[in-house]
Amino acid sequence: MDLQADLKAAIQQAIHTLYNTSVDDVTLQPTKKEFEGTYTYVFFPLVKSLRKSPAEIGQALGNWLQSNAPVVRSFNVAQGFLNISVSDAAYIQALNGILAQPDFGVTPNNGQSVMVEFSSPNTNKPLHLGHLRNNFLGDSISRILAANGFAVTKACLVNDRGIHICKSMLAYQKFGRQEDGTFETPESAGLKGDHLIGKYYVLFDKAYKAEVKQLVDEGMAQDVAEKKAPLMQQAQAMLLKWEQGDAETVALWQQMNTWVYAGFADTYNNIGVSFDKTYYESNTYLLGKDVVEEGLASGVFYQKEDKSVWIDLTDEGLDQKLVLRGDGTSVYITQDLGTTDLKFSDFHSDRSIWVVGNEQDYHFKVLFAIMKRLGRPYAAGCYHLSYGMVDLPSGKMKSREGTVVDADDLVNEVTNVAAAAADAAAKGKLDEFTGAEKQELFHMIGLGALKYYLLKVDPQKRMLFNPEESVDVHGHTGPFIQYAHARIRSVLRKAQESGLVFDAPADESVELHETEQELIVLLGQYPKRVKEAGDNFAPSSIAQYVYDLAKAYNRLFAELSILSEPDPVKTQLRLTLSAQVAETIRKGMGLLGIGVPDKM
RNA sequence: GGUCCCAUAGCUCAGCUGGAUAGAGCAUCUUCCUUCUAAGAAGGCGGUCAUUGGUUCGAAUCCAAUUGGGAUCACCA
Repeated sequence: MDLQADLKAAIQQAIHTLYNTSVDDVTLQPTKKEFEGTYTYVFFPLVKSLRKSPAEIGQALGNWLQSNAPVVRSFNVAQGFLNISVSDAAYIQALNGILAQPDFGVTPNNGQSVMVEFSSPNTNKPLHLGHLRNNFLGDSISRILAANGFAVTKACLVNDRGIHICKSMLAYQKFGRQEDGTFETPESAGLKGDHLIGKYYVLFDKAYKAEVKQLVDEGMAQDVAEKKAPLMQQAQAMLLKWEQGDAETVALWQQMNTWVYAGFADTYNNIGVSFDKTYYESNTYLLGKDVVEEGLASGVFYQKEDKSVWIDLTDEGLDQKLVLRGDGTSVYITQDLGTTDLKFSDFHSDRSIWVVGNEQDYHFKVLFAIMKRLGRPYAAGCYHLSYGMVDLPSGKMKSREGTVVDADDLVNEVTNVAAAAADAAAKGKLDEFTGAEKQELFHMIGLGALKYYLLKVDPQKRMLFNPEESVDVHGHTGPFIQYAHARIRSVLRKAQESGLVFDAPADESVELHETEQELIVLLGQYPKRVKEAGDNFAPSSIAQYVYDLAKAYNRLFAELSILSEPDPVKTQLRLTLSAQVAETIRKGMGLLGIGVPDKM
């Protein structure tokens, strides 16, 4: 059924029979296009141990396989390469095998659970392009791990407290009054809640910078001025009041966060991302102190004279790291120690993934090292899915300088461009669509373009966001793949109207075209690619695979006819193959969080 | 200064645990719609895989050094 597995076994048997030795790992690779064959076995390693010429060994292996393995139709030898052509019957058996497994590529429950934490927004500003890469990665890797048999919990840790929120709150108090004397609201401003709060964050920064500049002009040093500026002092005072539970401050904080969450909910809904569990830092920021106590007691941490608590990780190539301030208050990692414990005690996950930008690589190394030293049993299952920054053609995105690309604006933009592209290309295909259906389709295509654009790149790498390329619908893009799916669905619709079926096993005696062979090989790779993507936390490898599949199908579509093929047995095979390709595209794109349309 | 990440075609990126003449897309130049969706397909052009050494039958891939870019080493998060 599985072409590769059959072939590997046959090769192992051949080697054993002919040379009475065994090879534990037979790796096959797809044969290069310049040579004839399906798979290539590289047997250079045998040449050395057998002390025979490559030509001799290749011929012997090939001959044995051809007469003993039904999978093998023919072979040729070039140096240390044995190129094996698979028989058409074996291809078709493989296709029928895939057809018989509705859950092809999905590993059944493996008994393990994993938590994936991602998104983790701050409540002082709306989501931007950088968050989108994070969200799409987190969402996709969650789906990929689920397909690999894990029970997945998607978690979001909201950074809803701290000095940055106080800045927005303060600016709102100062500048939020409207002409009629009442304070601005999302309704009165006509803004989403998160955008309204973001507006005040920007206002704070402007006013604060002006204050600093004035102080510097009056002769104060820059770093002193940054601390002494009245707005900063007031923001800090506000944070203190918040921590003391001051009723008025807390009420304002709650009001503003409520608006922000409503805005976030819209955005998440719009980009198709959701969470199973949300943690709020306002509930967790005090955690971790007991972990520090524990570490002190067990000697993992040590205390300095000023009462501050440290861990020495210099023997692991890291540094000495503060885990609690001298005044007993928390630092970032203190919270994370506590929150990590909390997450594991809540869900007892076997593994935990943090989707966080690579500027925090060091932080997570330290966090995991500490967890290991504290003897947490889950320490080995912790993984930081680190991803690179998204750059703009104009350079780095900086929120303070207003060069960020807003997530909501971007999604609207890609939807509009998709609509324009569809109008230009539809040629009547969408005439029976209602306005709402069209809108849904444009959103699916626009978002598909954006998601695919951000996911096709290796997460680890820093990437360049080119606005024009991100909405492109041609070439190596999401819409290209969606289009391939829509074409197949169109053919299948017509087949159905003619009473043809496309879920029946194909006749094994059909002679195959090379594009058909290529597609069957690709389809067979799907489970392996899903597993690889899970093992390596790499949605990009699924993205690449689905593209390859769509591209290969387009070739078949251009070279062969399906419904007007004179031989009904061939039509049947092509329908079955097409249906499986469509299904695999749908599943693969699903792992990226991208929908595929039946018409476009 | 220490540590980590990155470097492949004009541009954006693939290249799995080492395998044959390094692949896509964009851009550019040719072709192909009275035939299942041309948002497509076929072809041309385009490369010293940053550099130098090493490992071996074989290196874009592994190791070391160098150069260039980025991040981080905060009692910020």
